[in-house]
This record gives sequence, structure tokens and C-alpha cells, in this order.
Amino acid sequence: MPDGAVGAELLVGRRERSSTIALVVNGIERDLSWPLSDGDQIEFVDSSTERGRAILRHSTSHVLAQAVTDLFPGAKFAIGPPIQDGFYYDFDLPDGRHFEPEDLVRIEARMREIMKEGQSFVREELSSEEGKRLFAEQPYKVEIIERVERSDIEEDDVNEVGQDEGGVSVYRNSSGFVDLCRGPHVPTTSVLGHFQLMRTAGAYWRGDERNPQLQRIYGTAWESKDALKQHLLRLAEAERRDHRRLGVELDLFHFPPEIGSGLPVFHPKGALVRYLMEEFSRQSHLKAGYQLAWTPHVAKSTLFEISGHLGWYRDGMFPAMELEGAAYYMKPMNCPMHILIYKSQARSYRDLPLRLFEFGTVYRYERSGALHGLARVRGLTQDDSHIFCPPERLAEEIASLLHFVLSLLRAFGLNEFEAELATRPEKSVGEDAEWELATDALRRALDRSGIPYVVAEGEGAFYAPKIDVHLTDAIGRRWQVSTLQVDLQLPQRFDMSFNDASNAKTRPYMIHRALFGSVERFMAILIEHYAGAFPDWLSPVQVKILPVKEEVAEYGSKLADRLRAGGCRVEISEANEPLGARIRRAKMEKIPYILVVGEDDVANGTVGVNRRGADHPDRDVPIDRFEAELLKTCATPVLDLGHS
RNA sequence: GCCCGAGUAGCUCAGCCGGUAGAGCAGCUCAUUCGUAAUGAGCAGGUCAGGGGUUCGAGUCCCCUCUCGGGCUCCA
Repeated sequence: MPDGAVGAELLVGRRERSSTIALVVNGIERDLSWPLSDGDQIEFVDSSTERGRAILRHSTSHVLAQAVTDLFPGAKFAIGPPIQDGFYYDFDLPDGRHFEPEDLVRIEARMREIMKEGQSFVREELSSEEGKRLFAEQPYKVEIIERVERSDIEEDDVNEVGQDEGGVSVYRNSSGFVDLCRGPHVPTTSVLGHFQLMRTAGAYWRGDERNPQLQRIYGTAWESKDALKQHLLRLAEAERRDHRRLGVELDLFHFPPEIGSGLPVFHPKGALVRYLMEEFSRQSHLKAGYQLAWTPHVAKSTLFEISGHLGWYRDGMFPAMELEGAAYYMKPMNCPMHILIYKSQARSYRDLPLRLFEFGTVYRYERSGALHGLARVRGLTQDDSHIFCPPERLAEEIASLLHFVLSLLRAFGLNEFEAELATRPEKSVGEDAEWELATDALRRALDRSGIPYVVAEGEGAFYAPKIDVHLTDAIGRRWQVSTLQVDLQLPQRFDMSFNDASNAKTRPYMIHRALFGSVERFMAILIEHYAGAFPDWLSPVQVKILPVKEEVAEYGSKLADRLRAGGCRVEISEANEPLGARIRRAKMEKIPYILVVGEDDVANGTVGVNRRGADHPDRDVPIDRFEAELLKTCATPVLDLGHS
């Protein structure tokens, strides 16, 4: 290649040509038109890789900005980065205008025109002075350039400006549209096209709620028609699994407006699922050496003053109730009350570790816009535990705790985990040595557990480092569930102690830990993970018996009695509507076993078994054999308590 | 909390330019008694989220409140 040749020339005659949209030159992403020098290290960026898609999406967001400025003269544009599955762009429309749903249709049509025109993206580098002149009418762009001048670039800005040059770079389209941008971009708008605008939203400038709110448009964009289609199918699948929809369809819970936002009631089937989840958890805790605790829902201000909650967390609490001269608060956490149980007697090292466990319902004032089905509520039940142990036991305790957490999650059929180790934030309290000891104990526990983890520097609570466990559900979404925190503050605030083996008064370490996180939220995750088809042991109804006609009803009810005696949850659907209709109804209820019994079965002591998910029913199964199968699949899982 | 959108029967939704509310499913009744995803007929079901306003007249237009949805912010 001659010196000064451009990237695109490398591709002539190569198979990668059609899907390569950019280059990586010496480790930096560049346009295909980037001039190359002898000795440059080159990689091709394919549009179907995450890197390629990001470029594609970023270019699509430019086209969006161009379309909006075409259709809304005077619109100011702010930033428009690629994001997971798509892109967005933030605008400030003249006269405080807002986008309406019909606007998206017009904008999308204009974008398709721009793409059809095949406008090229041409890079140009300017001094920041030139940049500010060019964007004189674009205050948000000027603000970004000024940040570049002060070297005060935030993560949000890196798509907008090149960090590696002294000035700024811009991209011009052949139509004259120009945007501040680091690049790279696809060579022309004709490369784009597999996109869809999704929704509009308000978004604060620079993500700060004190700043004015801009109008954001979200879109999705992909390298091919098929990839776009697959993405839209995934969205439809997520909608089908939405726990709020399934909660109504399966008659599990609802949110009565008369009670208030974020305060669910559980109907019999939902309450049963909850009971099963909680009971399994409770039994597991007892087997693992926990002791139960039970504490009230309200407490005097004194308690939360000592704990510090009223100091740091007042805004997140329900306001006070005045009673006999004292202020009472709904508890936002259970820990202070568990500490009082600890403190009810003088503790010896022989009592430790003391592991207290409670399904504690707490109340938190979540802002109305933050509420989301069962996943974000104002009254939630934590499967909360506080473990008090001597300093030297900390590492061992955390390791076995993490093992317990993962075993329990696995028992619910969840297998894909990733943890985050959140370390000391800048604003925090406590001694360095304590932080180090606690963080180190967490890190060693993670190493032993074998699950992948990342270190989130400075993401810890101000009083403690923590491990957060995330899981990936059946359709690849991540949820944060368990949290495990070493508390360096509360033992001091409550002046907790125990007598060690040499009779010295010693401060215990305290571990907070919730495993489901909240029962409500965990149920939401299970509903979505299983698309409402709970594992047999959690299904509110495990077996539905359908007598073909009334004459065999008695056989059906005897069968029901027998299966119930074995501990299974069985319903009968009488023959007052056609069999097909009853099958359909039971299928929609996602019942694991539908049993059809008719004359043949009465004669032979058999059942027709229609298993959830099976293509065909299984006729003439002897009752004994079915019962054995049922008892096996409906059994509560056995927790692996093997100590690591 | 903020921006946008929505709220009509238990559920899903229709209801045009303002003229007094409609379907399917679910429910109830009767008939049907059936072998693996919808039997038929009939009946009942509504303060059109709530309040205020404009109008001869409001589900429809305007204002306020509540609730929900999508985002932003927040999640100690």
C-alpha cells in the first residue's frame, strides 16, 4: 500500500468488504477514509460485532439529529450516543415544544430519505475556537467544547469529541448537516437503514435533575433486517413475560389504588407462591445455622437516630407518626432491631457467630416515577439476615455465606451469576485497616466461590464494602439480587460488644445480607424468568384433573384425594364444558400436569397425562407410575449445604 | 419528583366533526357429558378514573387531582 492510502482501499476485492464499516488503526477506531501510514496495525470492524453496531448506531443517531433539525428548524441538539441495542439523541426544541408520537413517524420517514440519498460522513478537525464559531447556535455543543478546553470531559462526552487531538472533530454530511463528533462513522448514510425509532422521553441535560429537561428520542439499529427483526422479537418476548401482565393473568397479585402506589396485595395463588418461596428459604436458613427473629414494623425516632437512618436516609422514609409525644417511623430496614436482639444480653464469643434471620417487611418512600410493578415497591419484604461474628471469623463466615446464597438461588433454577465487589467510595467513614480487612474477606470469598466477578471501585456503601450478586434470566436480562455487606458502622453506633476468650470486651463484625433482595422483586424475577410457568414445586396448582364425563367424576375425585394425600396441590375441573375447553383453560393457567380420566382409565386404573410443555399427551399411564413421577418432580428442592 | 403518553364492563379493546355507550373473552342461567388448546343459546354487567369548567347537550373540548405506562433522576 502506498503511504497515505485510505483504509477503504485495503478492502478492494476482499470478502469482508461489504460488512466492514470502520477500521481500528493502531488500537484506535477510525473511518474507512482514514489515511494510513506504513507500519500501521489495522483491524477491520465488522458491522455485526458489538463494536461495529455501536458505530452503526452512532451514525444512525446523527441521521436522527439531521432529520430533526430538518423538520424542526431551530432545534438544538445535545448528545446522541450509541447504547445497548440502539441509540438516542437529546434535543431542545424551540418554544418548549415536545415530540409527539406522530412526530416519530415523520422523523423516521425523513431519516429513511437521508439514508436513501447516501450522504457521506466527512471528518474535519477544527480548533476549539473554530468549533465554537461553527456551533454558535448550538449552546449544548459549545458547552461540550468548553469542557474539552478545560479537559473536563465526562464519560457522556467521549462520543462527541476526540480526546486524542488538541481541538475537536466534526462530521459533515453532504447535505450540510454538521455535528460535533469523535467518530468514526460509516462512510455514507446508505450503509444504514435497519433501524426503528422506539419512543420519546424526557431526560435531564447531563443527567442532572437540576438541569433543564431535554426531549430524548430512543431508537434501535442493527446491521441487517434479520438482526433488527430478532431484536423486536426479543422485545415482544420480554413483554409477554412481563410480571405485571402475568400477575393479572395468573391471578397472583394486584395494586389497589385505594391502598396506594407501590403497595401490592397478593391473591390466593400469589400468596401461595410467596409462602412456598419463604418457607423453603426459612427451612434452609434453619438448616444452615440461622435463628429466627421477628420485629415490629414501626419504631420510635430514637432507634433510627442511633442507627443513623434519620440522618442519612430521612428522605427515603415514610414521614413520622406522632404518638404520646414520640415520633414513630415505619422501619426502612431491619438491622437496628436485630441489633437490639443481639444487645438484649451480654454476649460471649461462644454465642458467635449469631445469625438472625427474618422476613422483615420494610417501608420506603420511593418517588412515584421510580415504582415498577413488584420490582420496585414502597412496602417490601426482605429475606434479611444479620450475622454478628468475631473479627477473626469474618472471612470464613463470608465464604460460607456466599456459598449459601448461591445454593439457594440455584435451588430456584437460576444458574448464571456474576458478582460485583464494591469497594470504598471517596465519601466514607471508618479506618483504612478495617476497610481493607473487610474488602479482603469479601474478595477471598468470591475467589473461592468460583463465580465471575468484577471490582466496582468506589461503589461501596459509605459505611461498608459489599458484594452484589447479579443473575441472568432465561432471556438474558441481568437482575441484581443478593447483597452482602460488611458493616463497619452500626456495631459502633450501637456500642455492641462480646467477651472474647480472654474476657476482653470486643467489638463484633456485622454482616448484612439479603438473598432474594426482596420477596416481591424476586417473585417478579421468577415470573419473568419462567414466563409464569413456575417450576412444579412452586406452582400454585400442580395437577388439574379433568373427568371426561360425569360418570367418571368419582374416579377423578378419588384420584385427587390420593394425590393430595401425597402432598400435591390438585384441582378438579368438572365436565360441564367440553374437554377441549377445559384443557385450554388449564394450559393457560400453566399447570404442570393435566390429567384426563375417562372410562378406559376407570377400567384399567390409569390416567391420561398431559405434561406442561410436552407435544403430545401420554395415555394409559398407571396411577402408581404417575404418582411416583409427580412426587419426584413436585418435591421441594434439596439445598446443597456442603460447606465450601 | 420531572418530561411525554394513557385511563371506557373483571380482562383486551372499539366508539368519526360534541347528540346520552359497543364487541370479544371472563361471569351467571339453561341445554350439552364430550379422550387432549375455545359446545350452543340466553342473561347480567358502566358515576366512560375522580372533581370542576365550557356548551342547549361532554366518553369526546379545557383545567385540577388520582392511578398506570415509557423514560430521566433516585435505589442509603
